[in-house]
Amino acid sequence: MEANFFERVYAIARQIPYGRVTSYGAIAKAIGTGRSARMVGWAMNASHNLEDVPAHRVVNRNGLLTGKHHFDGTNLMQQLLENEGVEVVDNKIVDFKKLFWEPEIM
DNA sequence: AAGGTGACCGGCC
DNA sequence: TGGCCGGCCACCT
Repeated sequence: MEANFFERVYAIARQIPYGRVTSYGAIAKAIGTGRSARMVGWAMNASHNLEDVPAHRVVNRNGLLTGKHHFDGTNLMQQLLENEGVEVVDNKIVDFKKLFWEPEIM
């Protein structure tokens, strides 16, 4: 396994099913960093260059689109989620608890 | 080489 | 009920 911390985050993010979402903390836990969810967000920032990583499916534990500001427009992230069938209201995912998908630990 | 930052999380006041 | 604070680890300047 490559050691790159980013690669691990990308691997998890790419495993997120269509129409599903997960939280930074869950990914952090999956890769082993656990309490360092901040690193996940940081990694996602770099993932912006990659198209294989659906960063729009990753939100904070609140189900809030905190990272939407990092996308091109202002509502691009929300548009992408809605395009997948995820209902979003005021930058917040509806039924986040239901759509939440827990990544598998490798 | 050291310091600062960050798309977070959890606890405490 | 909501807001503030510290912790955590890797990347950047």
